Amino acid sequence: MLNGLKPDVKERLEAAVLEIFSESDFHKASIRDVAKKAGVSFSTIYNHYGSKERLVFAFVDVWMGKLTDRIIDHLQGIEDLKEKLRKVFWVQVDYYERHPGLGRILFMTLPMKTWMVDETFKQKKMIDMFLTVLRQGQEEGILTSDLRAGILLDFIMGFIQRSFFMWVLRGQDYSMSEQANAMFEMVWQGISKSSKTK
Amino acid sequence: MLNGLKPDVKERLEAAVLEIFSESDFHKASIRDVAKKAGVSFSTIYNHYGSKERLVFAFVDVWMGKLTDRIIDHLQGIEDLKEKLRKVFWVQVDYYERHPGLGRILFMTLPMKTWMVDETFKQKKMIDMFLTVLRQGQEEGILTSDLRAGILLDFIMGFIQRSFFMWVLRGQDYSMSEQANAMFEMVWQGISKSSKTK
Amino acid sequence: MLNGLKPDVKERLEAAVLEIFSESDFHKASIRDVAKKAGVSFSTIYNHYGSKERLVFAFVDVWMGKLTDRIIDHLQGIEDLKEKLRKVFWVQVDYYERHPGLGRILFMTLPMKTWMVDETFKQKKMIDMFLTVLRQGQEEGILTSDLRAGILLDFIMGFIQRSFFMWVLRGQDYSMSEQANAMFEMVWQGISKSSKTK
Amino acid sequence: MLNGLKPDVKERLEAAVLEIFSESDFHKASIRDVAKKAGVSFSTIYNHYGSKERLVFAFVDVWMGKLTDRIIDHLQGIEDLKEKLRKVFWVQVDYYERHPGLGRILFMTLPMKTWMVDETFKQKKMIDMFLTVLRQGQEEGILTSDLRAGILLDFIMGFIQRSFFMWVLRGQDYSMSEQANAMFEMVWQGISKSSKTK
DNA sequence: TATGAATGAGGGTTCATTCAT
DNA sequence: AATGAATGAACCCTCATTCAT
Repeated sequence: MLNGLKPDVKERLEAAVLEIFSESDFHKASIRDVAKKAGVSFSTIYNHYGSKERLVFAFVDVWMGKLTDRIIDHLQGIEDLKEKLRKVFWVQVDYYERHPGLGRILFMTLPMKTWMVDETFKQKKMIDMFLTVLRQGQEEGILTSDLRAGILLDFIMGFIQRSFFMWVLRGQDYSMSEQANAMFEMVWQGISKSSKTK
Repeated sequence: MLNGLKPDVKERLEAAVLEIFSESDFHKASIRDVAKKAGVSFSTIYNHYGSKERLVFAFVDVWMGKLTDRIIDHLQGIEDLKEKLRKVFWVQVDYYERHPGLGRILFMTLPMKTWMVDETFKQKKMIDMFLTVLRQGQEEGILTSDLRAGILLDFIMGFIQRSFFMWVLRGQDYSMSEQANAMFEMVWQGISKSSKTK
Repeated sequence: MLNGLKPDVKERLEAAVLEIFSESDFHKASIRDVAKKAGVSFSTIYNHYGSKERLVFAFVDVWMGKLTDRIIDHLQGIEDLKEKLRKVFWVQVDYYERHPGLGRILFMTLPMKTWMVDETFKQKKMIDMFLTVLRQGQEEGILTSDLRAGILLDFIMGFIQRSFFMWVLRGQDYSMSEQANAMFEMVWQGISKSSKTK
Repeated sequence: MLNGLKPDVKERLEAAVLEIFSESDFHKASIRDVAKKAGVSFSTIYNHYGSKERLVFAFVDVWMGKLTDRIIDHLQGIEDLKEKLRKVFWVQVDYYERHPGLGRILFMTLPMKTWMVDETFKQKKMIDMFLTVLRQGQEEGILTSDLRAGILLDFIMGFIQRSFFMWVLRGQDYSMSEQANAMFEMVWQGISKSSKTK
């Protein structure tokens, strides 16, 4: 029962969810519209996901998983901490720029109060990876230790999130990934210790 | 139409909106509950605000206006750019920490797609003030000019927003404003030119 | 809220309920169809009646009330017990014959298990009236006392109910009320003491 | 298709149908529950019976067939018309009292509109038997000829049906079969000619 | 202008029934 | 033939929103 959906159905569902929930506020999007667009019956969706929230959360989880995988893939062979972080920064910016629907859902429409308590919210794999790298940097004396790693992560993720949001707001009339390097330099200056030669 | 409400009614409405919309996802918060809590008929709310969104937006606008005023107030007598920005940073962090309901609504429940196109969204006064300061810093060679002022603003605001969100998520078990200085140093390192001694 | 429906709306609703629930099994009739036929919104019905069951029960109650009133009206001026009972018997047969929809609902489609526990089921007024007359007859030695009054009532009502049901089944191709006197004689023989001269 | 079911499955199904459909209104009884209770897949039920209605009708038919057989069995060796009818009356009352589930289904939950048009409804064998006896009584001048035999049957069956229903309603706190003789005397007075010494 | 009844839409849920395996 | 996933239709219920008073 739980997720034995046929691959093609799941694909159509994924596309429908992406389109519908990225284009309107969560409470204005209807499961029934998703069903219609995906060519699946409403009941089938209901049987598999149980609610509007969990339908969206489930796909968000999948998408975030792909982003995580992509980050891991891209980190291969990079040793330098700064380069690692730069890469991570860039992969994210690039990913959201190329999948604006995901970004929209993630940063603009998802009902946070509910998602927060959902299992899929934690994104443990990705977050742990981040924190490991950041803590390592702190231990090695490369990154500032004035604040705990979580705050450094807030610093990075907040910039990405806000940048995406404003990029959409400004009409997506420039390339985020092209600016990614300059943006990352700001981040790096903020978190690296060596630069504190003010 | 706009604002024929008696002051006491408006006050009760404000409290009700703050409480109800900060405690549950937008689509789960009911205008009937707001009406009940405020002791007004829901039709009265409609006559004055037109829709659930507009009701919340209107109060958010008021609250943001107060924050703006507070910032302006606190900037008085400060000349140094860094100190100005530090102050602005601190005032915001402090404000959201002391008014978590506003932060929750702003960063967690507001239906963005609809707010974005609403007049109240722009927060022109506050944003212009920010941009003016940032551009001035860029012109004076104090702040990095690699990116336009808007991006610098994203950098600052993203950090604040994400910090607030994570603070709530972590159970509000620490003081943001106490960390504000350390956090601001990161921001400052990121945006100031002098620090670019990489 | 409870039953402030405008008279004309209520009338249309009454007609729709009568038509729809007399023409199909209860579980195949839909509130929405009633709403459509009555030109009322589904929500309005729901707000006033709460469920399909209670919608039907409420109207059945009204109709039974009218039948009760009619019986009372017709009993005026009759003193003789047999004539009283004959009248009651005839009024019922006549009423159901002229309002076959009510009979159909009452004897063929109403979900008994649920109606039984509903307040409207008891028809206290009508039943009490019956029992009073029957008991009086027993006390006066006119009616058989071998069984309690309730059973006598079963005897009478069962005949009416079954007669109606079969009349419908046989295509309503004869007049029940014309047979009512002959039918009542059977009933009277069955319940009267004097006749026990076999 | 019809009846390829293994005997033990059929038995379990019979018990499940009896239990579930006698305990709740037809539209609230779920075929899935029946399947679960019988340990069969609901699809199997569908393959064999085609619909919820047909499932119940089929078993009702079986049960009524048993009742018919029982009546026939008990009539053996009885010649007197009154005794015949008394026997028939008693067997039915006794049967329903000992199989209240059947009575409940028959008189309280079956969706009549649909059953009426089903082949199993007619109960030709039983009804014909009845009518033959009654007509014979009329021809012999023992029973009243004021009404056709069908109406006499309504008289008898209506009393049984109503008695059962009220017996259930009254909490089954007395024995119907013990009253059967007194009840039958009423019926007999009603239909016999000799008693018309009014 | 303030109110509450009426409406329409959608969500959650259950189910009979159909389909594909 | 037996199974269970998919479907469509209803039901119950809640709301935002509109209407009539």
